Amino acid sequence: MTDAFDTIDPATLPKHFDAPTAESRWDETWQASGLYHYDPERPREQTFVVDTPPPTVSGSLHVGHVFSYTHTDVIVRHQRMRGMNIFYPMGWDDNGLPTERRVQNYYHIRCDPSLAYEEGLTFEAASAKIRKKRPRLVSRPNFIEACNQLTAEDEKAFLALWRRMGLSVDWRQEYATIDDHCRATAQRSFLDLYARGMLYSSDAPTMWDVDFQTAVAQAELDDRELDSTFNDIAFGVEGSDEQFVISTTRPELLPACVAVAAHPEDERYAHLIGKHAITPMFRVRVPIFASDLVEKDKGTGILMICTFGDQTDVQWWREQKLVLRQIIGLSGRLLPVTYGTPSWESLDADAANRYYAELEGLRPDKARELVLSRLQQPDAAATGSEVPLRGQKKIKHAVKFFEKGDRPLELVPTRQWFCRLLDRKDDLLAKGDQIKWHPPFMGHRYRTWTENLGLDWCISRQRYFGVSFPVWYPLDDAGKPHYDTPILADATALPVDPTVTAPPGFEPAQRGQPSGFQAETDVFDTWFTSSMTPQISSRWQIDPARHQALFPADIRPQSHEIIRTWAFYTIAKAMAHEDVIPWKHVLISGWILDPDRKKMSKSKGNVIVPTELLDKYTSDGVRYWAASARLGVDTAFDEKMLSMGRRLVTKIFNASKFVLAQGGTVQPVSREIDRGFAHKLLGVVREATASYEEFEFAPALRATEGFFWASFTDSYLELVKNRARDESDEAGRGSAIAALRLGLSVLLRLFAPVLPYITEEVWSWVFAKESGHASVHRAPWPSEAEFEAVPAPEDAASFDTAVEALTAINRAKTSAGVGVGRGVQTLVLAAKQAELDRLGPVLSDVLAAGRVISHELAANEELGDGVFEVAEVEFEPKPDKKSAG
RNA sequence: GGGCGCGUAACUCAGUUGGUUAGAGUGCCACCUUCACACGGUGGAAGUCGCAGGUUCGAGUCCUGCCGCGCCCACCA
Repeated sequence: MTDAFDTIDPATLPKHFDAPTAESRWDETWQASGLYHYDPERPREQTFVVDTPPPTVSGSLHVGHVFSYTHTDVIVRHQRMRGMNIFYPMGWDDNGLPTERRVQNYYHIRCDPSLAYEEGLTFEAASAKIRKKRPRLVSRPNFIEACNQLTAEDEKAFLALWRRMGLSVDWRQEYATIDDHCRATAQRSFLDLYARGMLYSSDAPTMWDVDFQTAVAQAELDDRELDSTFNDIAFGVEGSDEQFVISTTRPELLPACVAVAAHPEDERYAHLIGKHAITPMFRVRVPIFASDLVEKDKGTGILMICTFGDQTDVQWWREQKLVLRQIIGLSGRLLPVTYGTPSWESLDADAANRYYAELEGLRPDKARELVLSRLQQPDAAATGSEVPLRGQKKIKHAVKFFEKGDRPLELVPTRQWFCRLLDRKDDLLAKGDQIKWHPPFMGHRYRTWTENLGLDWCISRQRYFGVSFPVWYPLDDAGKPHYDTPILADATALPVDPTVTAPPGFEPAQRGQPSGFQAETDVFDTWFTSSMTPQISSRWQIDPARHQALFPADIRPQSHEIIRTWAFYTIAKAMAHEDVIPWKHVLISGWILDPDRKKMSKSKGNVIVPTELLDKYTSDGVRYWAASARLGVDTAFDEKMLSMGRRLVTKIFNASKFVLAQGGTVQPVSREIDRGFAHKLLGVVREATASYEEFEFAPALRATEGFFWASFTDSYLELVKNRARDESDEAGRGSAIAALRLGLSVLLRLFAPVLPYITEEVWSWVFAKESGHASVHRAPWPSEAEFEAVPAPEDAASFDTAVEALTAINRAKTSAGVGVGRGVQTLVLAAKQAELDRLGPVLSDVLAAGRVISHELAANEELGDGVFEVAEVEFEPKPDKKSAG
């Protein structure tokens, strides 16, 4: 054994780690070498498949992105080092409302589908001046071009951020949810679900956002607590002088009242059941019926049913086969109606029309004020002459909003497409149980959501920038569409835009003609496409071998606010198409909270720009912060954690420089303290590995980092520093350097998933050549086998004993106010005899590290276990600076 | 209204199946230019583990009930 260690010359290295340069250099190297490429030749069981969240590119870059995407990358890098063949794609979610809204604002335009396409129209960011004018109206194709233009720019910004953060994505697997492949996949999904009988269209009351002019699904609802008023309003009873009082928060729906209901066991109203009520103002005769759904102690215990105030109204309307009196239109304003016509019977149609004429065209809030003021007039009474408005009470109640909307949703009958889910709840729950949720309690959210599902999935949206339905409707000879017999696109001709292409068997000229066809102009709910991300990557129905190899995926990382949407719909789709789960594990990242524990978001103005953090703390430093948070735990943003990350990077750089600069002949690890150190490190490897196997990177990082600082740099390095330079003891020197290098190599690999840049930098100095693995990121994850050549220490506690003894010496120096570097002329070290015995094999390293020239050991049985105390000490005189220089 | 999570040092957080004097980092105090690192180092002070009961030889950890914060869900009359 006369080989010499391969060393570096520290003088050739910079004084400090130059992170920005290293980041761009390594990123280029990794991309050029294909380090992250998926290998389709390797078998499924050696492949680790990620179903990456496609970020909404029209949103701003956000620390939350950096946080959660780092989590995925850390897990992926660990799996890669385990030898797994990684499939790690990246998609961009660019279709949907957020994009439309951003495009509208950015270019200050609006889509008007009635306009014709304008060739060569270009778009520029709107200036403040232009914004003051009315937005420019453009055709649907032009609007889509604007969307494509802006999302392409947004994607560049995301791509640059991901690259800089070191996400180990295989960029050959990139997709965008509006690209041809994704649109075709979504349309293929539609055709498959249709064939399976899971889709239907119906004209029924649907939740409608009056600002966005589109239907929305249950998953996109937000309850918002609003101030409101219970208005007590007197109704008449047909054929008697009796009146009863209902309480309502929506008096403006009085003209749409179609019935009155009370609880069957409510004796106050029992005598009214089966009779008819007379509404105030409009004097409409409506049935009174009993329903268990009425709460006796809410309001006055008797209520009016309107078309439509809420979902329960819809239910009653269906069950009781009530008449439809729709007064809210698609625009959200009150529609023109005429009393005295069918469905609009009134005991006094002239009065009713007079009242309604004032309301027509108003928004609900204005109509409410007006109705309330009229209800204070005696002549508005249903019967008799007492003022109908009997009282008002301020309350707070929850109102349903579209999550992105600003005004309450209305229930408006429209024709929409739905996907059946309600009849498959049990299946959905069973699938959820087959998936392993990290942390496990997040599975409850899925379960709760699924159990409470009340509506089938409304998949159609009346928007523009989205994936078209591959559907046309035949027109009869009167030119009337037949929605029950849709014409479906040919599955081999996707993607298709039915507004451009003619359906199979028709000529383009037949569009809109009697006996011809008309296109479905709706687009899919954006989740209809996003719920196919695993199948988009696996090329479902196009490439069976690839689908077999990549589906189901191994992990789905995502955040918890989209459990009811992205996770839920993806599970629903995989179940519906192939009766399988889409992935084995769901990994839920927490949120980044600001110091006040509120979620950071753009609207609150507390967002921190990620690129600034990367500039200030380096990529590794930012990743360190992200990886410090456990899965599912919301974390307050704290710049201190980023400082710690940067500090760790610096320390790794410097410690590595020292270790790899030490040369000498290669020797086996033989000395007790070296063996003790290696043994302790093996424990860390076991701990970190066990954590990573559960995708728990944070405890792994914590264990690694704790060992690195406390045991490696602060203790072991100091303890063996002198021996590592002692040319008079080749065996001892070689043992120290071998252990130091083993330690560094192992620690670098344990850190590599979190700190890809600094670890690769250091790895490249010596280990790349020595190990035969050019990149640390393809080097094997540390294993027990690497420690087999190192004999176990004689005494497992000898390393800790050495540290205790050195600490005692340092304590003596500190309390005397001298530096740790000061030499010790004489020293009396006291401890229990058993501790002194244990110190024997490591004593020379302790004394060298403490710079002790002469010493004595004194047994003192009064001291505690493991406690060392300096009983007497005499320091060397302080070196004279002048003569030293 | 139902459910989930959290509450540990001034701050941000660890505390595995209940087991000696409860840990880390930051911050704070004192000291040290030390030959990998002052983007350092050494040492120190600092906690009724939200509150109240209970189980146990023993509870930060298990059980019950409260309080506070956050979130998820719930038919908005």
